[in-house]
Amino acid sequence: MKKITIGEAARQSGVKVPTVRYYESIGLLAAPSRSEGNQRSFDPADINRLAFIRHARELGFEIEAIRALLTLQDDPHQSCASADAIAKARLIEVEQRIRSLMALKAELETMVEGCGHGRVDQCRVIEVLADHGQCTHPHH
Amino acid sequence: MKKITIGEAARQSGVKVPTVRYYESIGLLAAPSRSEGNQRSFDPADINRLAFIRHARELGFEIEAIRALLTLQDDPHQSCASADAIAKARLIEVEQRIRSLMALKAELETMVEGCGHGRVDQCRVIEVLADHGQCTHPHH
DNA sequence: TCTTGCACCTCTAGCCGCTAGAGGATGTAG
DNA sequence: CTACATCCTCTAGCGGCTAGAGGTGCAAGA
Repeated sequence: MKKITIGEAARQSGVKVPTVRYYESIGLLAAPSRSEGNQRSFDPADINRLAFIRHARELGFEIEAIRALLTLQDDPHQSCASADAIAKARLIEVEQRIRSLMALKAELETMVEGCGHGRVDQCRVIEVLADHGQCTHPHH
Repeated sequence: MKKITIGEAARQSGVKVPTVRYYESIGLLAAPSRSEGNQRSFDPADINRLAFIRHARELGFEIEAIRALLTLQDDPHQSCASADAIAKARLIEVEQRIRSLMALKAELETMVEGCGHGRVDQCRVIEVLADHGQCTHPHH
């Protein structure tokens, strides 16, 4: 049986070494076995789990949501309704965030376009920030 | 001269009371004068400054960017090139964030649509998370 | 075999931008 | 005068890591 060091696990999963230890410390990853010299020794399943966590983090899932998803993955005979619900909730969050950012984008564009590159007392950027009423899209 | 309490300042600016104190503590807002009983007493300029900060925070500017913008506002004869640069940088950030979130959205939609509401071992949500290679848009 | 040098270990503290709570003082209305 | 909201300071905590100190393990070259 090949032993996988934490560095190797990090490389293969794309999760940084201190982050792997962090995930272990919060119980997202089971504590691996240790070598004689007290060094962590991971097995391939741990790498998969780390990759799963990393992917979910990239998709913006919170640690607690990932914990729930991992619990589901660990017991494949359960209904996947919860996984579906978690993903749907995340989708709604993302959609709201996009809408909000689009409004911000419009606002920032107006600010930047209106800037005559003169002095601060005529600067639209500063002006709009100082007075929310000047916003074209006040929904942020 | 009317004295504005911290609670009133919070109400008028839309910044929470502890956050007002926090902004003072990090030097974003000058320490206001105090009443005989050591209570903060703000003036209308402070309310404006707080509203400016709040608006900038809503637009996602970082505290240090806001500090820079406030410095510019305090000296209206300066060129507004820096304000412009800060806003442009923020605009680029927002655009990138939107692009990234759109990719996430597509991914999450595929996951949710593919879910047959059966058991976890057939769940597309879990499956895709476990294997990044199944992503339709691997750019996240 | 020895030494070099990287990778590993634990532990604590820090990042951002607040937020919460303890424990007490002040101010105001009835 | 009492009740009660609001204020004060201070410390600690949130999420999700990241950085650094100070020490140990291990493999490869001389």
